[in-house]
Amino acid sequence: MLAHTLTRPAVDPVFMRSLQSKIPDAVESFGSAAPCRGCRLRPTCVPTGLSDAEFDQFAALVTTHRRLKTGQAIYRAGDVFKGIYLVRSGFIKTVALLEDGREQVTGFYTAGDVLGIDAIGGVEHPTDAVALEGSDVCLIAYERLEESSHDVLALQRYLHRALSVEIVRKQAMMVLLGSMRADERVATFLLNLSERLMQRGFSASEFILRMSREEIGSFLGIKLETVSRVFSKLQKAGLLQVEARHVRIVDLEALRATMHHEVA
Amino acid sequence: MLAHTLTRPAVDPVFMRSLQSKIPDAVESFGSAAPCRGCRLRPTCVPTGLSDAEFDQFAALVTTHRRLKTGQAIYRAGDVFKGIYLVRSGFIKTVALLEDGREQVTGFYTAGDVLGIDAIGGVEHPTDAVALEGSDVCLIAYERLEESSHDVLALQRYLHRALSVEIVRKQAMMVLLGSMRADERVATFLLNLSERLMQRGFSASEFILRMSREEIGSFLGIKLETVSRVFSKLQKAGLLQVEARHVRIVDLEALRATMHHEVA
DNA sequence: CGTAAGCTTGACAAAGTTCAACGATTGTGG
DNA sequence: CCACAATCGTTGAACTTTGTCAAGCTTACG
Repeated sequence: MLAHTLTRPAVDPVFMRSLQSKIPDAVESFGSAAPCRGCRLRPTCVPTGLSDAEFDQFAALVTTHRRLKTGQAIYRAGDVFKGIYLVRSGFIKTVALLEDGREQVTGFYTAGDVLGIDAIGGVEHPTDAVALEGSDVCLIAYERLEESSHDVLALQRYLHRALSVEIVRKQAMMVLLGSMRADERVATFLLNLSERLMQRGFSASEFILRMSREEIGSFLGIKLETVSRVFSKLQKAGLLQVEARHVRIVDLEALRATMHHEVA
Repeated sequence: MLAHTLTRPAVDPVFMRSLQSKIPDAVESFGSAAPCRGCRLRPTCVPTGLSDAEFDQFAALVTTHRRLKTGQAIYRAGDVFKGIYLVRSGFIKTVALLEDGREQVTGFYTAGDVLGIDAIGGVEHPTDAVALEGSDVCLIAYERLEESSHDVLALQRYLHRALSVEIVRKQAMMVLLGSMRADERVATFLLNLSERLMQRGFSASEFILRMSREEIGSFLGIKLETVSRVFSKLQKAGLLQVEARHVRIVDLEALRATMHHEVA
């Protein structure tokens, strides 16, 4: 159903490395391989419960580190699958393309999230992944991961967990898209985002949206105007304060109630 | 977002085995372990490219074989995850439950499909799986699969493929639910079903729906009345012949066009 | 054979989309 | 550094699609 067959130019990171900054809209810089040991993100992005030896083995999987500017793509639908990406910092969206040209945001990813696993079973990426702000990602070559997860059970479990979490998330989105009204969708989205930001050490009640109204709408299956209207409505009702992309959750409980259809 | 915490009675297949037919609405019968060698489904349900030795290893994973009547559940949301299920025959739906009681069909599964993999990363199943007709399933204990996929790379790949295929499918459903109109959804659903049945050796143009209008609607994010109206409309337009659950695709190309928004 | 469940169809209501106008913010080149 | 263009966001009004409610019909099941 999705357009897997597009003929976008595939970006080969290994090839890119030699060209470095000569190509516009491409890779900005590569760090040295596997700098995970000193990485601040270690608690979020690396599988937990690894011994030091196992950790080194994991770190050795990271082949390239890539920095992206706003609007740059990590990969495009149709690109050959090389491996999965760990988001170190920033904000990324994934976009699915229909054969008839329609497209839809299928996910938002931030520090600690795994990207690109939907391609594991195939040859090409089925979606685009595009940076919504300056972001850092690490590439883990799938072949190496496959080998290593032979030896290290924790790695295998890590991968399986990541895959299954993704399924559960998409399934939850299916329910949202299939059975919720516009205000419930927006409330769910905000609470979800809030929780994920909190888990990463940010404020749960006040944050900056990294995506446009159109991207939110695309993700939630509604139009940007509807997103805007719901924001205004929730603000008037005193649950929220919204100013452009700055959001402050005022009444958390009421927002939770909105999510569950319980309209006051 | 999904209701993982329900307290439905967990069914333990090992325990059930000793009780056999004494429990109503439970397991009807167990076959002997691992009868895969003679199984007609071998080409559809077993990973391809296995050597004989590897095949035996795979067959050894199948711990129980279970026969279900219409309406019986393989597992319920909240049940402890034991392993994944291969559908040998029949038709199964999975249902996700929201905390507020709403529910939605999240997938239909038939011979050769893998069921329950969304639970791999967790402890409990996040969804119900219910038989829509008399069905057979095989349980593969996850612990054993985990061990074996250590040794047999083909098994590991098989599992990864199954997981990633599920993600891609759910993603495609997200696009459908997020951006398609009712008639596009129904057309997509029928074409999808047609293709899957064809892959299994059945007619692509004429088949019996195993699910009710309500279940179709739930899956597609529309009401049963809308499903019914779309069927009638497509029939009037000469693309389809529908009589209750008997469907005949008359104009395949026009149906494809409907799916892509190109209304004649 | 009767009752319940599933399916179809119509009329009306509600939610969200579309179109359009306008204000705000951002970024860029002079 | 300012001015202008482009993008983004808000809001209103008319319109479209789908949902809701209700009735009648068919099919399946006990």
